[in-house]
Amino acid sequence: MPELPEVETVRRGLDKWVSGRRIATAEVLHPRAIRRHLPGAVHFADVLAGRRVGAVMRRGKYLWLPLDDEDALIGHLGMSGQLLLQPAEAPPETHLRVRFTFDDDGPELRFVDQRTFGGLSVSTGGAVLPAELAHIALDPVDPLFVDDAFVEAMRRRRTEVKRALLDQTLISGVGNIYADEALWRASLHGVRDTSQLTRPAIRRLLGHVRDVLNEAIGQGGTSFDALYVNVNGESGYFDRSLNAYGREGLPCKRCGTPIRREAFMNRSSFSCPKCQPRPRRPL
DNA sequence: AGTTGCCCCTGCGCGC
DNA sequence: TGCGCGCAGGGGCAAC
Repeated sequence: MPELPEVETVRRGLDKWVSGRRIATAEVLHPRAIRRHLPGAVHFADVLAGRRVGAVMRRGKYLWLPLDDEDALIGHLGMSGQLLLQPAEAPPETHLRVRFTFDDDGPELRFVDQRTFGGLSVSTGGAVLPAELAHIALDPVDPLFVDDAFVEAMRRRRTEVKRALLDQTLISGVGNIYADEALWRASLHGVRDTSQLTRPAIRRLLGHVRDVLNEAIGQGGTSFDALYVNVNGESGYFDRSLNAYGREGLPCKRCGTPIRREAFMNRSSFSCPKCQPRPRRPL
């Protein structure tokens, strides 16, 4: 999916183009797009009409638009979700799921999602953080993220380091691309046992995670295709800076060895066989 | 209690 | 040309 840098790019666009506006109507075109919202899609639309949007927030890969009172419109893009600002007269996208109009008659906000793994919901609790996101850990770009606490939590884990990086209850915002990129920078293989890593090694890895996320934010995220775009439909440029992800067979930019691809959790992991050797005794 | 699989979807590119 | 398969940037939840 969009990982933290892509979601942050979307957040910035929403903050610029949606924050401060008052929702006129919300139209749900696909019920699956409304997630974890027990009162249902009709209620979702009713409760949003007339609400003013505050400063747009993000934690990890989740976004939320604070509303009046302590309510918030929560969004997750899943694997293929997009939030797009579109003129009202723009033809509906093939996978248009939800459409918001505003009382200023300006551009609409559209939630477009091919695979419908993403979704929106209205939270009715939590001034600082919607209650539904309480289980999501702070992300490493958050000023409140505590590095020491992360290091100790990692060492308590009995799992592989890549699985840990992808665990959103431990550290949020990292997905398959940026996990592979951070591991490449740290010269660690993803199946290394977290409890076997030294504190300095975890600290170095965390530094690389934070660096790669910040660099990607600076490039507007990673886009291989039109699926990953900002609210104006534009792609980011970080794909040019990738060192491991998607580079199977291409030379490692550090040592020249062809990058390998390995199966991992029904997906793929990319790494350098020389810089990131598999541990002798995997977990 | 912590960790691991399964499953939710659609579309694309590839090999036969 | 056409079809089946594998693959895709995620996460909730059941089951161990």
